[in-house]
Amino acid sequence: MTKYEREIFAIVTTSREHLTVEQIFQRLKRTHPNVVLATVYNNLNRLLEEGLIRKVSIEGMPDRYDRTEKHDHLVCRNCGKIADITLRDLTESLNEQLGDDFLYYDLKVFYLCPACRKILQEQNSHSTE
Amino acid sequence: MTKYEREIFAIVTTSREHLTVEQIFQRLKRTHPNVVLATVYNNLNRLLEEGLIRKVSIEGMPDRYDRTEKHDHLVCRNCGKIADITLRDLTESLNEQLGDDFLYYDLKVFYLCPACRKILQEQNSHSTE
DNA sequence: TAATAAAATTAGAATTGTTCTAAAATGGTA
DNA sequence: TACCATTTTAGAACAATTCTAATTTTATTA
Repeated sequence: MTKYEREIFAIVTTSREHLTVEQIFQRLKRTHPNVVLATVYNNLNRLLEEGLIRKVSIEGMPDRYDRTEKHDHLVCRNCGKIADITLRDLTESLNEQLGDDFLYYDLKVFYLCPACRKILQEQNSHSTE
Repeated sequence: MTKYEREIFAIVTTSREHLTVEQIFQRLKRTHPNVVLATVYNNLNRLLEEGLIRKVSIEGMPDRYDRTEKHDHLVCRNCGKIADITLRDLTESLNEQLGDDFLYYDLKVFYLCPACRKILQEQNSHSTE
């Protein structure tokens, strides 16, 4: 593992925020001001290949990176913010239903996060005044 | 609904292939050779806003478009091809677990499609010759 | 330790997917 | 028909990501 690979791995896995490439880049620059964006991409891709991190895609937003420990995601329909949740495991149920062996699954539950719910409610009440 | 909106809606909903923008564009050109890519984007976005179609994002691939009837997706880890499946509904279970009201969920099950499995097996046997 | 090979990083161009802008075309509606 | 709103067009602009080639760093070995 190279210096940057290790640092980027640490940034991704210690943050609970599901960072974008740009955010990871900004954090890395705090300690390594001369690092370049391509290096972040290179190392993220390397880490992905090695299976040490995972990518989370939410439609319409840049990809985010996440630790690999099994968990599901609660995604705000409005702002795209992601929160971790651990829901009942579906492996057994899927094995039962699919028979065939699958590799893994990705479950995203969409909702309105408290902040967005509030904003939308306010907008609503204004528009009906 | 405009002419193009209707046609694009038909293309998306009658295809079982989870088409990309480019594929939709190519099909539309068969009957309307002068149509322009921006029109496809415009109409897809309109249809999305109206809730008449949905978008399916697979990391690392261009967005795909799909009908809205409830179903899940089986995604090939290798080539990204998507197949529809209808698995046991999770709404009740999620309500139970999350208490709070969620909007909807997205369940993708990753696997190797038969074609890719074959290719990968062959590659494997060659490399160990 | 010097020489060499391999891998990682850099800089910036290139590509891809998508949105934006302003002008032109089209479609009702009064 | 005249008007206004909507849609389409053309192409520029943009954002995210990959690619390429040169340079630097790291590891290996003589």
